[in-house]
Amino acid sequence: MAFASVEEQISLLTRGVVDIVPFEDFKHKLERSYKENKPLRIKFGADPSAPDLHLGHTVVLRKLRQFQQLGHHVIFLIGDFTGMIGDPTGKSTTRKRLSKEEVLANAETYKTQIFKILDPEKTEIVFNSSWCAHMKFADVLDLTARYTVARLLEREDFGKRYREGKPISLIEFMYPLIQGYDSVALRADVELGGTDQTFNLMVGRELQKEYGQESQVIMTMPILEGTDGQQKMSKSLGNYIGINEPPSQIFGKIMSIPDTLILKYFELLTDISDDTLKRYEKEMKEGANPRDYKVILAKEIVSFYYSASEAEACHEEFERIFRQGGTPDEMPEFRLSVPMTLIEVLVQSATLPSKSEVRRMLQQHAVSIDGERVSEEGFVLQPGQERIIKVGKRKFLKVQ
RNA sequence: GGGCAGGUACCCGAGUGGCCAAAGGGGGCAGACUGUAAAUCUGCUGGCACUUGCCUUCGUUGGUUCGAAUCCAACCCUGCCCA
Repeated sequence: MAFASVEEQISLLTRGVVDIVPFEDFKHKLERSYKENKPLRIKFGADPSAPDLHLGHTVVLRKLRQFQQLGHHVIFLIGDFTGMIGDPTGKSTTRKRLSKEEVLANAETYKTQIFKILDPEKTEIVFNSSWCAHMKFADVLDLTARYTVARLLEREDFGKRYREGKPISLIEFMYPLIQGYDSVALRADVELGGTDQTFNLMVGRELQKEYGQESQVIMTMPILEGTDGQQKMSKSLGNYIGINEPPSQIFGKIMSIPDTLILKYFELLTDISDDTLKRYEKEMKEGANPRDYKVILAKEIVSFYYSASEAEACHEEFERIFRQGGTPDEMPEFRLSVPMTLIEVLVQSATLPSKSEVRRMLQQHAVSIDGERVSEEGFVLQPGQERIIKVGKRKFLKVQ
């Protein structure tokens, strides 16, 4: 296999990254790999909980993809061991104990999602239980002897919680060590992660050295802000754009991101060239409407996960609904068999969660039927005629 | 093992016997304005009924009381200090 030149590789691989530590080692590893025609082992670790990948996750996945395209070996690690043990403090609701079956099922779900980005032929999927589960207590003690509490407290959130008198369970302290040990077990050359993982990635370097290996190079990617433009994209914050979402959803959500995020999204989520990016930046500075660039961005992303024609259709629908006040092609439907009040219809169709909520919406003039604003609580809908109810800006219901 | 301080709605945080579905902030939702952006202004933000009403919720379970988020007891959880 022929690798691209080291210079070319570096120029591609450094796009969008926050940090490569130490950069010199990275270069050396690439040079050696090139000379010996031997791919680098690129590690990436993922949580074993049920994956529902969003664009934030894809920042790192796309970088892994680049490594693959350059011929390197990607190891996708699923941290099932800790997941099967659970978190005894019970504080973290996200960290529930998983059974072997759940882990395997989640792994399958991972595959269907990550392979939208990664090349299945070039991806090795591993579970850390395959070595963690066989460690003896003595091995664990041996591992803990190689790191100190003071160093663990250097991690910002640990230190902060310690100073504030907040709880830190011992198992949480172990997570960085486990993750670091994974790098030892895998003999990783490079480990990728978000900047929030910097500490854990560094532990991997130290532990590899402790175990007599060459230390991995760490590469950190920016954390992508969600659609609110403030906080990192996450499902629990509700500001995420899932890659499994329907194209129209993805399109719409991208259109709603703040302007400040446009260029960052281009850089991290598309293959648009740096030159083109610079041009966009300049044009916007000179007064071009940022919305038009969001359209390009949205089309670009929808095309990647679906198709160009799908992206075009989304754009048309978007124009129709939001610029001309039209309605979407597809919307939830609700079939009436007897006359029913508007309140009942909206609750039973799960458009809104409770009758009180419907009343609030009615009072706030947020409900319209076939374009006519409705605010009477007693409004009754008759079966047999098709009508479109709109609540707020983006909730639609077709009633028959 | 002992002492002290805590556990309030999505989050933070006030409330220390009735005026508490519970201040304030954040977040969220809606309306106006827009580019479904940002900023701003206004309103809403447990459920059911809908004229004042009822039900569920202040770590858990019991108790005191006409009446408890507020008092008492036991238990669970967290932090700090001491051993």
